[in-house]
Amino acid sequence: MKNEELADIFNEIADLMEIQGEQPFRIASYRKVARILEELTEDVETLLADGRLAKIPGIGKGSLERIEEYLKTGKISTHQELVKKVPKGLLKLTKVPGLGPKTIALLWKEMDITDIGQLRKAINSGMIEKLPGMGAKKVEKISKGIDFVIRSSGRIPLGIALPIAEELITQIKKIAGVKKAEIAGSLRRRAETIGDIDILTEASDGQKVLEKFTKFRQVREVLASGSTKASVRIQDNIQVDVRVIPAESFGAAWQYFTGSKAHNVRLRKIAIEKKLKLNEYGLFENEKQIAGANEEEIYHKLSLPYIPPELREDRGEIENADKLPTLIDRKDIKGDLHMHTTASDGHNSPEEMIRACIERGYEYMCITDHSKSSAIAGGLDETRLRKHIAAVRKLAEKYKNEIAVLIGSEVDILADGQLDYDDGLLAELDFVIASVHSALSQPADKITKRVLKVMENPYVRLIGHPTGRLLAQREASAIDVAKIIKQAKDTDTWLELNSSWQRLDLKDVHLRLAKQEGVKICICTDAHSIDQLDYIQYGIYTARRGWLEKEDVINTLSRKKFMELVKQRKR
DNA sequence: GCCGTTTTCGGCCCGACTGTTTTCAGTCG
Repeated sequence: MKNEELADIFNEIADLMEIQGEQPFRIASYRKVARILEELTEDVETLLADGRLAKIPGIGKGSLERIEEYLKTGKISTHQELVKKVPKGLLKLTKVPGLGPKTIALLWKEMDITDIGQLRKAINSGMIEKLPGMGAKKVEKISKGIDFVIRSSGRIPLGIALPIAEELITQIKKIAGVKKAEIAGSLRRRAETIGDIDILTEASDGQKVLEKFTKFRQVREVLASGSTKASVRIQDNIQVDVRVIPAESFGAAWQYFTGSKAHNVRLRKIAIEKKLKLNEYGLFENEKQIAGANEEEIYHKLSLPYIPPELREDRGEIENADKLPTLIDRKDIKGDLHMHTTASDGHNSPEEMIRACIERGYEYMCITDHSKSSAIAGGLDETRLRKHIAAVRKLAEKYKNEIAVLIGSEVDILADGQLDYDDGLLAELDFVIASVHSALSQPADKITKRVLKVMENPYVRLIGHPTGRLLAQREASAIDVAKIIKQAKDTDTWLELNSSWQRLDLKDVHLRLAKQEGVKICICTDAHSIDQLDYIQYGIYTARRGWLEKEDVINTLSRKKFMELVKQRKR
């Protein structure tokens, strides 16, 4: 799929145009198209071929031509021309916080600075302070920005950021005078990765609260601290912004700082159509505030229902406001069907895992250790698996009044598309997950066919972590998810939403596509220890971002219904 | 660049903060 490549080029065009000082609205158009391309769940080539691409709002005639040009020639002439005019190193400069397109253009035109190295030199020599609009403080800010870009590893996974933010909230709430402290930003939307942590507070003496906050033990560097806002950096270069908001505006500010930007733009447009004005202080009719203390009020005054943060991405939540899904909740999950034990590479015994699942209130669970080819993960050969089956069945009997314990396996899909055990052995298991763990870099058609084939196997119930991505570590495989979804429907195979925060696989837009196609999702943790069973929360958040309801998720079924289903053969 | 029965031209979301300035530009969210 060329979707990502195209999105990158459109973003790059926008960056280059900004440096060139092009019209902001043209630039915004390119960024919008880039975002659309990123979020497509189908191959852009297919969508172009059958005319659906042209129907997507935001993609006009010009973008369509450019996309077509890229698919035909591998290049976009608009992009090539810009690249010729603007030195390549300048693109990296756009990543420096505090350095915007205007300043980059100034540095380039006045001092011939075209990359970070030259900028650093110019700062050290004191030369750039002589430029118009440049002072000691601005230079210092840029200098720190360069340090940040060089050290920074990019975006922070949800599973790292959320516990840190929750701890900060606990500490902030202990400061005298703090009435409220809430997470905002992409973290509140439970995006899979986040840029920084945004926290809003309501307090009697804002300045004092912010001063105390900047002295927290976690704080490594204070970037700014005023009467309404403080910015700091904590471990791993994570930036935390805390704002103090008056009570009458708290809802408006929470809405505003939760975003997404695209969602907020839509809301403000609706406000304008109603002759109102929406900003972070409230919703205003002329000069009079008509909503602001809470979020619900704002949505209602805009003739919208309350929209859950996970949906606020401008992915149809405004157009479909009258038929928003009743999003799945953690309490809907009745069992976890993917976990490892000491039999392969897990840290806890089967019995420990069973007790932990009982503690979590589950009605059923499945133990799924690795198959023989996953040698590094201690995969079980046929003999060891048969012993393991017997051992787990014994435990299942022991705990049957508290929980239904199934014995399954996470069976490798080998590079040639064969499964790691023969059908005879698969038939002895209650539940089979098939997963790709090797040859992840196969070309799209090969890796797709490999998975399509095993889905025809009557014992394969679930495809584990279908794209194989590891957030911030490994790209998704080239697998064609749309085809996998279609095959899942045709073969009555379920697809996993792997809840490990390193995976979150399938991701939100894929889940939404699966839902539209009527394919059932299984939200599992792939836990390798008792603690990791709680990763289920990240799966739930991602499911909500994918618009999933209880009915779309197989492991929301009661024990009775689930057991009946799993006893039947597929199809 | 995109869009549209109020428009095929003329709009396109909004405000704070910072640092540099003497009234505002640049950056950010």
